[in-house]
Amino acid sequence: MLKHKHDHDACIETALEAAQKICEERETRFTPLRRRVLELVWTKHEPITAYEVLDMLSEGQKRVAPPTVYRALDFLIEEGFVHRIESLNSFVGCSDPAHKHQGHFMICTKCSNVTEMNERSLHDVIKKAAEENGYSYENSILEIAGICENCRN
Amino acid sequence: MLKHKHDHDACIETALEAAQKICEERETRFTPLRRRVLELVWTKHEPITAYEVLDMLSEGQKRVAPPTVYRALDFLIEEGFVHRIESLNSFVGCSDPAHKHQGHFMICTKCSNVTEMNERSLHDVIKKAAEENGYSYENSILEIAGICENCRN
DNA sequence: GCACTGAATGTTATAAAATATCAAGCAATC
DNA sequence: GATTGCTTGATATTTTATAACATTCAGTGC
Ligand SMILES: [Zn+2]
Ligand SMILES: [Zn+2]
Ligand SMILES: [Zn+2]
Ligand SMILES: [Zn+2]
Repeated sequence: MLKHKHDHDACIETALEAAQKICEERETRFTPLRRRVLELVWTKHEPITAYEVLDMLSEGQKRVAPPTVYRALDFLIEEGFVHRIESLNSFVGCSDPAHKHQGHFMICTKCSNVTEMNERSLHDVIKKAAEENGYSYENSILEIAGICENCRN
Repeated sequence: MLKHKHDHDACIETALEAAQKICEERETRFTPLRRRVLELVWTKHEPITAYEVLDMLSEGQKRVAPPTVYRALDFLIEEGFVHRIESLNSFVGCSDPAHKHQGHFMICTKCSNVTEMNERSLHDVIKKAAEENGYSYENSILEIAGICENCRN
């Protein structure tokens, strides 16, 4: 769960190192571009849009084109380092990249912070509900809107 | 739950009549445009995009502009006659318009049919999970991808 | 070293989805 | 029939995402 105050530089660094390590294990290529995009996603530490990434990526150099960003994001999502928030057309770093999974989120409608829920039990309930309705389960998007603890105080 | 075979004309008519009745009760305006858009949504009976509605709406007359469609859809969503499927940028008629609610869906990845789950228990589990994580619950998007019973046979 | 290969990135153009803004029409009330 | 507020029309633009093709780059075999 996202803490509102924490050592954010360390937080970014941890995410980058974890990604690096996983890519080595999987023999996938954690290129400088992909690394940089993942860094930018974590730097915001709130849902970030592809075009926000694009703008940040373009600072101090020739402007990059949308496919550059979308391809990097696709890779990061594929590897499970980033999740897409459908209801916001945005992207957020995964809090548990070591285990590939579909993210389930809570989104604060006041501060825009997003909290990833890694609850096996909830996942199981959803899967069971699908099967009871005759569907074989593939994956699920769960995005809960609400007000976070900080914002209520 | 959506049946793959049913009297679809009657199905559309039922939805339109229900909407009409609810609007009369609420004293909101079920205008010809709004009625027509709801009819088109039900006519497809699968998730339909705003621009598909736009194309159908434009047949045999001057092409309508996007805001016309989005405003009608906004009204229908507000009234609870239509739900938006975030993961598909699409819209679908609500199976239970009499009770305002957030829809929870299962989407068949083969035939694109969508089934609305009206399960109080699942809703409660999700709400409880949010509250346990410190969030006050406002609403939630649940979109489960899988293969429907028909497509597995 | 040098050619070959496939993956990654660059580049240009376009598609798809949604909204901002202002004008015109219409319906209810007075 | 004038006023008011809601609805729709119309124009332009923004935001989000992808198609298609060219170039670069890293690894492999020679
Ligand atoms: Zn995750
Ligand atoms: Zn908050
Ligand atoms: Zn519904
Ligand atoms: Zn199916």
